[in-house]
Amino acid sequence: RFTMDEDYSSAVLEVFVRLYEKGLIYQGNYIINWCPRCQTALSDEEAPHRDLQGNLYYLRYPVKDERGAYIVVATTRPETMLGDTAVAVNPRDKRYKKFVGKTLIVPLVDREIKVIADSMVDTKFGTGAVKVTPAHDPNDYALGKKHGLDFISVMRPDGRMNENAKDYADMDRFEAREVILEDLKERGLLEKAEPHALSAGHCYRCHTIIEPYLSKQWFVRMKPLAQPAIEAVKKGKINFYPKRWTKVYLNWMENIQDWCISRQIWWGHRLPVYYCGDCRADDASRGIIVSKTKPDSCPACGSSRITQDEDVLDTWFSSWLWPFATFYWPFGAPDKSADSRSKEELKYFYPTSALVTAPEIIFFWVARMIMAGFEFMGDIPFKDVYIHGTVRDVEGKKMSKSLGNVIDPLTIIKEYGTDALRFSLISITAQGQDVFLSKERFEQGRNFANKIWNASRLVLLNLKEGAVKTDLCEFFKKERLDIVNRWILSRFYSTLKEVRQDIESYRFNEAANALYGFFWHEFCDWYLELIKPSIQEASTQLVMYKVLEKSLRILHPFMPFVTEEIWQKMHATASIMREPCPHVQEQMIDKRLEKQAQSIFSIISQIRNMRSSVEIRPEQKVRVSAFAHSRSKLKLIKENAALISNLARLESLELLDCDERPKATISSVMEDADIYLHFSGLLDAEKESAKFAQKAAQLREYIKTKESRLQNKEFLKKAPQEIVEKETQDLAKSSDELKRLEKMLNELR
RNA sequence: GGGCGAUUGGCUCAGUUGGUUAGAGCGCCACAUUCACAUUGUGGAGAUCAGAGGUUCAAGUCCUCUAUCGCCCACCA
Repeated sequence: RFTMDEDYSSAVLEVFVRLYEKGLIYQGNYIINWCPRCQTALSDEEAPHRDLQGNLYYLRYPVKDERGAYIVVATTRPETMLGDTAVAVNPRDKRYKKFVGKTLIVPLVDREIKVIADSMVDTKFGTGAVKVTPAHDPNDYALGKKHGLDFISVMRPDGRMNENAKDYADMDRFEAREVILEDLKERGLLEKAEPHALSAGHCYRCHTIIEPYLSKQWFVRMKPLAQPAIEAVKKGKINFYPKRWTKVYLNWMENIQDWCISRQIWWGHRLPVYYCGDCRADDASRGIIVSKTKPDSCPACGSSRITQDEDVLDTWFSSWLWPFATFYWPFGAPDKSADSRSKEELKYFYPTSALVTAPEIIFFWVARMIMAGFEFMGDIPFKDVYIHGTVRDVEGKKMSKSLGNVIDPLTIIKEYGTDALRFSLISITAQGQDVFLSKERFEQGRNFANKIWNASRLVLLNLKEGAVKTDLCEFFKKERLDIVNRWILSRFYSTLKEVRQDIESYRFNEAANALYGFFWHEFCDWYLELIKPSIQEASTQLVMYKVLEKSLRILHPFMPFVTEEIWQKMHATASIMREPCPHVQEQMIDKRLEKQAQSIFSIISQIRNMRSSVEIRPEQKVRVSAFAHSRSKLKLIKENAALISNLARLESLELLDCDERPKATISSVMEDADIYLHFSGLLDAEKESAKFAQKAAQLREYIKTKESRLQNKEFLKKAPQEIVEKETQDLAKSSDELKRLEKMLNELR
C-alpha cells in the first residue's frame, strides 16, 4: 500500500475533518521549528537537537534618558535583538529592582522597550537580565503573550533579515550576527563574549540550524489523544521488547506537545482546508472551511471565490493510520464486490501481533499509531513492539545514507551472499543492542551457507532411491535406532524447541546461534562423520535425510535462498516456503541419551588429544586400552567400540579388567574411565606428569569449593534439594577422578 | 539538567527469571589436503566477567557508589 493511494488519501482527509470537528485540530500563530533552507515548518521530532559550540554575548542596552546607565543582557543569538520588545528580570532580583518599568533603547534599531519583571527569569544565568524577542523564541513568545508585548519578526522565511532589521535587511541571519557584533563593539555596547556550549534544533532533512519562527500553522491537540495510549502501555495491553523502551515512550507521551502538521513543501496530502476570498478580506479568522471536498460556495457569505490551503500534511499524519487505513478504513474497498472481504481483513488483522522497528521511530510512528488506533478504532493497533538495535559504524555513529558511513547491503550481497547478510545481521543483533558493524561479520554467514550447502550435498549424494518414504515418528516408534541416530534426533528436537522459544521471546540472535551450533558442530562435525561407515543403512538413511530436511525448514527464515535451492534439489517441486515449521516431538528428546553420546565423543576427543600430544600422524592407527570405572560405562564403550575406533583411528580398542597402567602408554583420566594410548616412542614422563599435575590442581581447587559449600549448613538448609544433590554428586565424581589422577601421577614417578 | 545503554580471553560480542569448572565467531599456535566442504577438519593456548562496597547458602547475573565510553530527551537567554 501507498499512503498516496486514492482511498488511503481519503482516509487521511477524513481523519483531518473529524479531528477538526472535534476541536482537536486548530490553526494558530505560534513559534514553530522553521527550516530556512527547506522553507517549511517542522514538528519537534523532525528538529532534533545537536550540540553546538557557540558564544554567549553580553550586550549593553542603554537606559533612556540616563546618561551612562545600561543593562547588560546575555544572548547566544545577537541577531534577534533587532526584534526585542522587552528586557525581563526576576522580580526578586535586587540588582535590577530599580530598573523595572524603566525604558531601554534597543541599540542599532533605536527601539524603546520596557524592563519587565517575571519570575520565569533565572537570576543565575548570564546577567539575570534577559532580552525578550517574542517572535523568535518560544520562551519569549510566552512572555510576550503574558505581558502584552509586540511581536516583531526580523527574518524572512529564507533566513535573511527583513525590513524590520533596518540596516541589516537582506543579510543572512549568521552574516547579520557578525555585522551586528562588529557594530555593537564599535559603539562600546558589546561587553564581552564567552564560549558557551549549547544545542539547537537541526532540520532532519538538510541539517540546517532551525530558526524558532513565528508562523501560522495547523496543529493537533495531543493531550486528549495521548491519554488512552498511555493507559494501554501502563496496563500491559501493549508491551515493548526490550522493556526499557516503555519508559522512553511514557516519558514522551506524558510530556507531549501539540503536533505541528502543516508543511510548506509541494509533495504530500494537501490540507482539506478552504478559504473564502471574500470573508477573509475583512476578517482573517472567518471564511475557513474544513471539508474533504471543495465547497461550491462559502457557507458564511455565499461567495464562490474559494481557494484551497497550499500546505501539505506531515508525512506521519498519513502514516499514523497505517494499521487500519491499509484495509480501506473507513469507506471499504473501492471495488464494492471486495468490500466484505476488506472488512473481514480489517477485523482479522486489527489489532496485529507485533510491530518491529527502530528506536527513533517510537515517537514518529509507534506512539502516534497507538493514539490513532484508540481514536479511530477504539483499540490498540498491535500487542508487541519489538525495538531493534541501531546499526552503527566502528566509531559508533549511526549508519546513514546522508552521512555516507554505510556498508551498502548490495555490496555485501555481491561479496558474501544474501543469506550471509541476513544470517549475520540476525546473529549479531542481541535483543535491542546496537550493533557496530564491520564487513568481517559477514564471513560467518557466508561460511555457514557454504557449510549447509556442502552438508546437503553429502546427504543427497549418498541417498538411496526410495529411502525416505517412511514417516519419521512411525519409524521411531517401531524401530530400535542406534545411539547415534537417536542422539541426533534428540539434539534436533532439543534445538527446535529452543529456537521456537527464542523466536517467541524476540531473541532472534539466540535462535540463529542455536541453529548454527546444532547444524555445524553437531550435525556436520559429529553426526555426519559418525554415520559415514554406515550411511547405507535404512535407519541412517531416513534419519539423516529427515534431520536435514527439517533443519532446512527451520533455517529457511534465516537463510531463505540456500535452503530453497537445496529444497528444490530434494523435491523438485513445491517451495520450502509452503512447509510449516516442524513441531517439537518431545518423545524423541532424551537428555540422558544425549549425555551418554557426549561421553563417547569425549573419549574420541581425548584419544585425539593424546595422539596430537605425542605427534602421531593422522593416518597412523593406534592401539588403545580403556578401563571403565562403572558397569554402565563399560557397556557404553563396548557397544560403541566401532565408532570410537573409526573416528579416533584405532587399530584396536582393548577393555581392561583391572585399573593398572599398561606399559608404554600415555593416559587420560576421564570422569569414570581411564584411557591408555600405546605408542612406540619414548614416554616423556615429565610432560605427562605436568599435564596430570595441572589437571589435579584444578580439580583440587574445584573440590575445595564444593566441599566448603556442602559443609555449609545454611546451604544445606536453604538451597533447593536438587542443587544439593547435584553438588554432592559432582563432589563424589571429582574426588574419584582426583584419586585416579594422583594414582596415575604416582605411577609415572 | 533528566533518562538509558555499554564495560566479559588479542579483537568483536553472547550469557532469558541468581544455581555444573563463564561461551561463540574472528585472530593466534600445532597438525592435516583422493574420500561433502580450506568459505574445511582435528587438537591447543588464551578471562582476577571495569573498580569498590552490599544483599544472598550461592552473584558475570540483584542493589549502591565510582570511573570510562556511547545514545536519547530537555522551553541550555
